[in-house]
Amino acid sequence: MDGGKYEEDLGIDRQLDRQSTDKQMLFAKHQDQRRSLPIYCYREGLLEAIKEHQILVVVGETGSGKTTQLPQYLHEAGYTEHGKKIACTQPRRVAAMSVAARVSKEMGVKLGHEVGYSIRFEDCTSKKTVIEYMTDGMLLREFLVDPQLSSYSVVMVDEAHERTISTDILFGLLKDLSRSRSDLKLLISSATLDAEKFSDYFDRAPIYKIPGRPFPIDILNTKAPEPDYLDAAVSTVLQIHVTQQQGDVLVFLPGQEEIESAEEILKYRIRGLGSKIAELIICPVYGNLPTDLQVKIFEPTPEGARKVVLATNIAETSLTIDGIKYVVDPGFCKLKSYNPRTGMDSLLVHPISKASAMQRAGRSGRTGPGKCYRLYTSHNYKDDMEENTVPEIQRTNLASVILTLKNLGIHDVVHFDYMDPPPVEALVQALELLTVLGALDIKGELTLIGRRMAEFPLDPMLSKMIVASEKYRCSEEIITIAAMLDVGNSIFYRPKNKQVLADNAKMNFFTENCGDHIALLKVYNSWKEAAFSTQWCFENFIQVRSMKRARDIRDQLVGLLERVGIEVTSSADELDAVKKAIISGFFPRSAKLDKFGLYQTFKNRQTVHIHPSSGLAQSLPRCIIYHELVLTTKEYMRQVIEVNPKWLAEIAPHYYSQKDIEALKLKKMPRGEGRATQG
DNA sequence: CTCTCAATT
Repeated sequence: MDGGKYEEDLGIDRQLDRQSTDKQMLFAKHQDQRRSLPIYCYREGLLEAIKEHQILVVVGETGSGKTTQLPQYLHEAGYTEHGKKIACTQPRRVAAMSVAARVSKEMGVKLGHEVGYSIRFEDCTSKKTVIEYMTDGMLLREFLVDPQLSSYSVVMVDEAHERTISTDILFGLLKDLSRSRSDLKLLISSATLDAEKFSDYFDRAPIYKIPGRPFPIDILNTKAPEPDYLDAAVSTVLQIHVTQQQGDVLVFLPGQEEIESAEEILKYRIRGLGSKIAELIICPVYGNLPTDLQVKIFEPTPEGARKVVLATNIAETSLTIDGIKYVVDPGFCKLKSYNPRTGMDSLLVHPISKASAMQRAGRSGRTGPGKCYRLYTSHNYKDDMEENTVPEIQRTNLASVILTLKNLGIHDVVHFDYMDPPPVEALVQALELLTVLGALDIKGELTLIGRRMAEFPLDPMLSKMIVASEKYRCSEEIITIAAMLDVGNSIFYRPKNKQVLADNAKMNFFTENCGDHIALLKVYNSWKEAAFSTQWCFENFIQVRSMKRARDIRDQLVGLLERVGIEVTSSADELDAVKKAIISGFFPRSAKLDKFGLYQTFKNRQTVHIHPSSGLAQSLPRCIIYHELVLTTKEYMRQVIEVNPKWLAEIAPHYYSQKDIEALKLKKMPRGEGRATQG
């Protein structure tokens, strides 16, 4: 927690007279601004309520100033005396950073001194810090270091309505902690919808409302359901453009693909209208869009033109675009959900919730009165849509969370005080996995292996692979592979107009059917050899952003290896050792080729396929380990590597019987299949 | 022969 980075600045606070006068004027200006915020009228009332109650639910819409002001009020009221800090958690890194920057300006202090932030890879706090903004995941990690959170007098969980998995776990931990630490104040801050639920959960904690949306929003529904939401969205945009007064338009679409085709249709139909209409500037935004293209949406709209932003859910919470007056909401989004029975993830287009619809509409009224065009009927809204989006904890793989809870000493994870409990099958599946990995013993207690695994902020199978790399003396290679796998499948860049070139570049890393894991290792090492050059990435169709992230993760893993006492050792010429370490973590995810030339998962006997983007999609090895299973158009295994079946029985004898393996070896392969012999 | 909503430790 010691932000050494900022220590060096501590001595240079001395200022020239004129500068110091400027500083005072600036401070006065900030104080005036602070007083003009809606929340200012409630300052005394809020402080009074916090003094009287240990837990308070604070409700206020975006722009009320709760995130920036509440911690300052608490600081001014003395909650940071005796060396105690105020923590304020955010679901996103950028939010933690930008809010901390804002507050440090208002207080006239240097960022990282009295006001700081702490996010993964970046600790911008110091011994002076009294107000600390952080990601919710970061506070969860803090619990492992200090379960009493003894350095904090107040914890404010902001944006609680977003219900990230970290927020949900924090709820249970903080609720429990509040019972043993009567001096700890808890603020649960949320947009309106869930206040009662939060209050009920926290033993009927009082709700404090900070009222007022500054601008009214006109909500318009269609009279009948739209059969084609993409076509309807495009028509609505054109209708707004032709009939409505100036103001930019924001359209919510489920994904990149829909955004790209909406852009095409829109351009085509504008061409058809000729020069009769004003200019329409189309700006796509989604998470995977390169950063330099993402900033285009923030450029001011030229006089006489209109901007239309085609966005995914990224614009619902993460990005705020000024000048939006019209929102077009087709009512759909993509949602990931996990099936614990099959161990498969799927990403499907789903109707949004009422809460999400309200949030989308709200995006039109930030700088003036707004209008929201909903491409569904008011009847749909009232009767068909769910109140809230299913919280993340109910639709994800829980293995990692359960390992964290066990490491915090919470034995009975099934009866943990969840605000919304996850499905029992998901809990059972997570416990079973942790048990076969050797992280939990037969009584469900954390083992020595499990304790080491819990140090790594990764999926337990990746952590196990790292812990096992000690035995095979290849931790150097394994942490690279773990970092690359953790970044996900956004490493290879494949632009539409250069697909063949991109595919050829990719082939260079997949020589000799080495498998996807080894290919990722080669990519990283080549980049490293090229001195982490950006140019190298361009030449090889590799995404720079993803590689930098992999490097950050890898650097962190190096530090954690030292922490758990694993030496960094390399066996670059011994790829079998690397494969054995991979198997040690991923043996539950194996598949074998059957006599029809199809893959079956070893345990569940599900029919699955190698994803076409894999380097092994053509070679069809007999026995493979896969990183993940996704359901899209088919059941696909993503990131696969060939292994010798003998090794499965050797490394995981508790999981594979000798008989399983013998049967596989004797089985006749279909002609022309199973060419690659073994790993 | 497919394709990735958003976020995080």
